[in-house]
Amino acid sequence: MKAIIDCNNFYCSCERLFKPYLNNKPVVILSNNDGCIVSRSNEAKQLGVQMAGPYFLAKPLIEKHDVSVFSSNYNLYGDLSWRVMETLRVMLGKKNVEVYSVDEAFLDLHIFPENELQKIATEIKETVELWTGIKVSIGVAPTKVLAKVANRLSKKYVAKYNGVMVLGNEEETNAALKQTQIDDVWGIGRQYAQKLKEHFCIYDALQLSKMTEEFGKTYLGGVVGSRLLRELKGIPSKDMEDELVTKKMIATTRMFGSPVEDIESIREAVATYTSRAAEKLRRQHSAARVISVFVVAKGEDHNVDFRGATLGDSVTLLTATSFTSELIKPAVALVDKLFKTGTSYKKAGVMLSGIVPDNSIQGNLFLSETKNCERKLMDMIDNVNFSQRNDVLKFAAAGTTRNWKMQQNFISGRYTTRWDELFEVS
DNA sequence: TCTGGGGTCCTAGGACCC
DNA sequence: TCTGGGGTCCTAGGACCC
Repeated sequence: MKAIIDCNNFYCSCERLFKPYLNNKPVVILSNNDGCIVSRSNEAKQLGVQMAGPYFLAKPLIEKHDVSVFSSNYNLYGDLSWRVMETLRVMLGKKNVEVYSVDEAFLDLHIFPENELQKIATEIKETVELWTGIKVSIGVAPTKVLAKVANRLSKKYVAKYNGVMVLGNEEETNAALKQTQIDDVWGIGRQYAQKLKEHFCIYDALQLSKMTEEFGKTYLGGVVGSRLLRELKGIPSKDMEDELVTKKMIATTRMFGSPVEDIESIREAVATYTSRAAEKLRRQHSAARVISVFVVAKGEDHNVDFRGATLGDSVTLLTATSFTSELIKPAVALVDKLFKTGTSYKKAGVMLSGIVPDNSIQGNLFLSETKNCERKLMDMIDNVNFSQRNDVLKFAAAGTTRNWKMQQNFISGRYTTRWDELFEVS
């Protein structure tokens, strides 16, 4: 049997941990640049604040009900996430925990007898809550997709299930599927949900589970769809995955704090994003051969499509590299190629692909000894930036003015990861 | 005035090879 | 006159996830 454990309203819970006076009060967390709402407390949900909706549209409602608002504080959330995951690893063993996202993990529970799963899951939940202060919910079932179904219901009917739901037999499973709308099935997004309802009159997960694998294959994205159907029928088809996945693509993209029209600011922004992407690359001991850059113009008519035109291009390097200096040069050259005078830009991004392990870089005859020095320099920069403050050391191309920097008007302290911002008890 | 930032997997189709 | 068939690699794009 498998389980999914999920932190309740994770970002809101992190903020509340250090601001207990916010318990039972409505709270929302904003995306980068304070653009959208990405986490809501139950109280905020009840007030009708929409998930993923733009902040400025929700503002009247938020002010009317005195909802507390925070900018995303990824230093804090990342650290608390690590504590939750580490608790699970201590309890279950490393190889039975698959971290799925910042606030979710799949657990392999095959080591426990089936008739004790309710008890075990409850114990896991209570331990995580006691050790970290973060509330969680757990769904247990034969497959990942069914565990997701259980997890959702355990939260929806918290009074009945108290945050733990086990689907141990066909009867329980079917009842749970029946209570799950088709839109709420993991793997069914907006497009598929609409198609299933309009063309096939399928409205809940039980109806979908009765369809054949072939149906999934034909209408829900090929092998992805047939796997989904199998999982719904209780046949495990999505395995637990290894922890040590190296990313095949690394991206750093940001909206600007306000629209930008000068090329110098965009060069600086792209150089900064490249530095960040290269850090991620080095952290997983990889090197990249392809670098892509894109810029997004400010939309003409944001009522129709607020996203505006995207213009991108890429270069393939002769050899893969993880050195910031070698990546910044082509990245900035791409900016010069894409930039058009007189256009107002609101976003830019850098993507690294063609990723290989950095010990397998195919050198050429001209590769010199200076490479070693450079590697040491990169390690040193990473160490200083990690242990001190972000960006103590940076490349000149990244600039110092930063008038493109994103807005974070409601940020709280990095209470658990910075000495000078440590939470104080008086 | 103001709408996030990452990722994944899969498929189709074109280029190219023998 | 008649011009195959099988394979690989790459890219773009669509769908999904949190």
